[in-house]
Amino acid sequence: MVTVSTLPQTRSYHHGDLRTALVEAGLKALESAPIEELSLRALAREVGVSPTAVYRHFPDKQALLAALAAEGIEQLGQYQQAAAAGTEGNSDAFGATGRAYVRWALANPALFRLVFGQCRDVGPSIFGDNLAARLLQDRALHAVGGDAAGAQRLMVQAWAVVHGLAMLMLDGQLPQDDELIDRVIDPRTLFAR
Amino acid sequence: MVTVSTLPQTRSYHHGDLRTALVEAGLKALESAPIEELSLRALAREVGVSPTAVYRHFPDKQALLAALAAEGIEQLGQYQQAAAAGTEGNSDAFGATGRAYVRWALANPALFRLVFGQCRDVGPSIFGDNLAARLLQDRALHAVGGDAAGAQRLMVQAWAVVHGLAMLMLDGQLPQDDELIDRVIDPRTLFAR
DNA sequence: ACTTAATGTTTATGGCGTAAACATAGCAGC
DNA sequence: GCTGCTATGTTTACGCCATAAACATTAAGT
Repeated sequence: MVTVSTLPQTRSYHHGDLRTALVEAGLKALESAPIEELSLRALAREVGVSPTAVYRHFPDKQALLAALAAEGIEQLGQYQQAAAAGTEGNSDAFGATGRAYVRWALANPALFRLVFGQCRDVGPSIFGDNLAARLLQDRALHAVGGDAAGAQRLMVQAWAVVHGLAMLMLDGQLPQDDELIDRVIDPRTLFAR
Repeated sequence: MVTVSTLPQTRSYHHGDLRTALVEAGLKALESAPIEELSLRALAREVGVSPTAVYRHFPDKQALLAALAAEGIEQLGQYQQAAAAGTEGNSDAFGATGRAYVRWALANPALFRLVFGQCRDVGPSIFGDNLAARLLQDRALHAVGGDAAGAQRLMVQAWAVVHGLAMLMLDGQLPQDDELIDRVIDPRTLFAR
């Protein structure tokens, strides 16, 4: 049977920009499904391409996930910056940045897991080089008075609290209660001076 | 060919106690491999039984994982209790319990993920009914003066810090440095009174 | 026009969880 | 002591997955 499709059949042999199409499809898929349910085949199906075409643009599944994670960390940083924009005073901004961390995690669970999950390939000592990392470092440095060791400790403590709260809520160990976030991430009760 | 094995061939048709054998094999497997690499087929192979025999004792893979998780939470509680045994004063005990949480996580990464990971089926409001949960609640209640809301907040804050630190270290976002644990989980700098 | 490199497709391999039909063995009651 | 029930394993089969290898198609450069 010769395919005499009445449909436009706009998809010729080559896709055009398969790589970006795959990344976009991946991000969309992660909005409604956990990482482990993301399959290359499904993505290829979604984009309208054969199951193994992915390998022309990514050496393996991990590489595609890494591309998605890069998008994720970027989005998180911008979300945090926007959240801290309307505050005044370092302490307020610090808190707002932290609460934004948790809220973004709850809003983008799969992507959040992908960004901070175990499948890291690189991994500079403390976070990476991105907006979210710089925000954390700046806030911590301003909070203490030039004390490098103190800033380092505060930074890790702050990161641990927000990350832990996000994970516990995502994993169903704590209710995803918006007010609980405010109560827990409160610079006045969290860190001793 | 009739099987005239010279080997003892002690394994007759029925295994004897396949359920416990599977759980033990599962715990052992989790010592050296992440959860996602734990397969029913491999476990069955390890125990010397057919791939689908598992289903006589567990309705599905999730059920086996749940059994493993139950073992895990028990071990964690005991480890924490032992760690706090040699301390005096509630604040010291609180810190020791928290540091034990992180150290146990680093020592049993896969099991830790299994216990607190997303695949929870039940899930009482705050933790479950187990030793680890009771330890946390008792310490928090003693730390504040009968203030229920304050105790609740402290409890969640403390859990979030230790859980976050553990996850960040497990996921390679922070170095698995023993001294870093001590520095971060320090009741003197962590919580304001 | 011919070549070459980039990009997709087909086909195949070996892994997985799990459902359904079947085999074996121990135990209960006659 | 035989019979049949029930618990426990096995076989077979299905549909999914990642990925490797060989092949097809197309665009770009000479």
